[in-house]
Amino acid sequence: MPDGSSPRRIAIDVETVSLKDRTPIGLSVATSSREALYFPLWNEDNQDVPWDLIRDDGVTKIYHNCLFDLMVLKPYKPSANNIADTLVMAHLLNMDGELSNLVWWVDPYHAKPCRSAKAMLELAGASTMLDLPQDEVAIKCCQDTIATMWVYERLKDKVDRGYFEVEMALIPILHRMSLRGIAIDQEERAALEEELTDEMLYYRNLAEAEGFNPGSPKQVGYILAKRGTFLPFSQGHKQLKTDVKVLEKVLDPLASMVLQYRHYQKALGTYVIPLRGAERAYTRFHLDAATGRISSTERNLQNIPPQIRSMFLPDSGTFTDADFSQIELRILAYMSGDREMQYIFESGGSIHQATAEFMNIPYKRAKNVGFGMIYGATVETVMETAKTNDKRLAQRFIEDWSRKYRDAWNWIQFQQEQGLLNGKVHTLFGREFVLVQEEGEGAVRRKSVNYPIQGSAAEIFKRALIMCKHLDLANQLHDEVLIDGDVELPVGLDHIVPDLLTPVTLKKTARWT
DNA sequence: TCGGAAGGCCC
DNA sequence: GTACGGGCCTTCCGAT
Repeated sequence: MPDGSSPRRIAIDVETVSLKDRTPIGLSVATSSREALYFPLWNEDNQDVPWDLIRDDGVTKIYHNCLFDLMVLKPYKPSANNIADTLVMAHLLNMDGELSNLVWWVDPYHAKPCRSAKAMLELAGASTMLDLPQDEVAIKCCQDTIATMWVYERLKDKVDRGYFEVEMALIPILHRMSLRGIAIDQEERAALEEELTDEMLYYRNLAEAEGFNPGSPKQVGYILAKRGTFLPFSQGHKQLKTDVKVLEKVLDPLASMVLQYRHYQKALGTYVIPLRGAERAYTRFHLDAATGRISSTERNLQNIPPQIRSMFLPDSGTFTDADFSQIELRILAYMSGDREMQYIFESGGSIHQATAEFMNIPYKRAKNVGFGMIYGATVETVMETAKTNDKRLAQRFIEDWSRKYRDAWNWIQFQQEQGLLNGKVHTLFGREFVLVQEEGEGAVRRKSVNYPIQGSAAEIFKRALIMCKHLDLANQLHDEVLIDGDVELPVGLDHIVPDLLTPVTLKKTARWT
């Protein structure tokens, strides 16, 4: 810093041109909750910026949403180690993450002033930060770092250290994954594009010959009605519902034409065309999901359809894909102490297979019923997923399931009661989730069951990622990690919770599958 | 030009 | 007669 001292702890905030244009225009560094400096960045590198601190692994660097700022600062190579993130802290404490609200929540009487960039732009009627006077931007940026430091000081002893350490250990791992990206096989991509475009055009032309745009739900509803099929109303009664579930049941060939078109258009528009000419696909990760899962944004790499995955290549020639096998059901078995489930898992069997045999139904139905239980399904939704119109049959599925897995069933009931009574539920590692009673009894019941299961799975998976940090991680998908290289997995991955076996399935391939 | 609604992909 | 948990993104279309 200018005065020559070297703080152990700084708060950092970066201002960008706008929310859309992430070119950094300046950054602020706070050394305490009382002083901060602003450094313009937009022209040549500002020599005054304390890059040595920002790049120093030994300095604790406090950000509010560090994965965003680290990405914006990418050309300046900021350190991703030894980070403290107040946004992550807020989420761990079930608080609103927006900084200006957070400041208020932490201590309304001594709250530090701060504004969101969005509010500031709206107030000034400006579209980018460059339209604002530089000193205003500087003040805003300094206010943010001061507020960030201030929030950090007040929350650091409130947040559970164990959880926070896990989250912060993930930061360099996730940041590195974002930076590396995944190689795209442009030949394969182009082949997919050609193939899918042919199909898409075929169905679009058919639809246009009938005088409607198959991409418009409104027109689809209108034309089907004109031809004698009347669809149910959508939410709000503004339109007719034309989703897969509805159109599948429609006999008019136009319906399946629309579904075909949508299928190919979806693949093209979301996954294939946006990667035209790209050497690699990059994403950013977030740590703000309600259940503690990691999400992927600005090119979601967690929802790529299997048919499209072949265009992603390993740099090394081999992907090692490690997948936690049926981890949520194993967690259910463990948390509920269900002896039947545990027995099936211990003897190396498949739960869905066992369910199917017991209930005398196909594997797929058994699987749907099982997942329905984890998600807190009602009879009606079991009817839908199991594809039956017979309500009594669906009722039977649930009853049979509850008889076979009695302890799990009882645990599910118990969770629901607890959630309704206490307004909160807990994971295996003790993380607490607050349930919003205003969302209604049904929602609270479902989340009371699902949050502990999904949340515990996320906790196990995060620890697995940390155990794999020395490997070249290319992607992560909730219970699956894609590693670039033909590698061995670390020992102990299947015993992250000592007495819960979580087997990992390995797959080595020449491209993603 | 923005933003909500509708639809659809993943675990 | 009401939504089965958690995500993200694209398209259409009406409002501004």
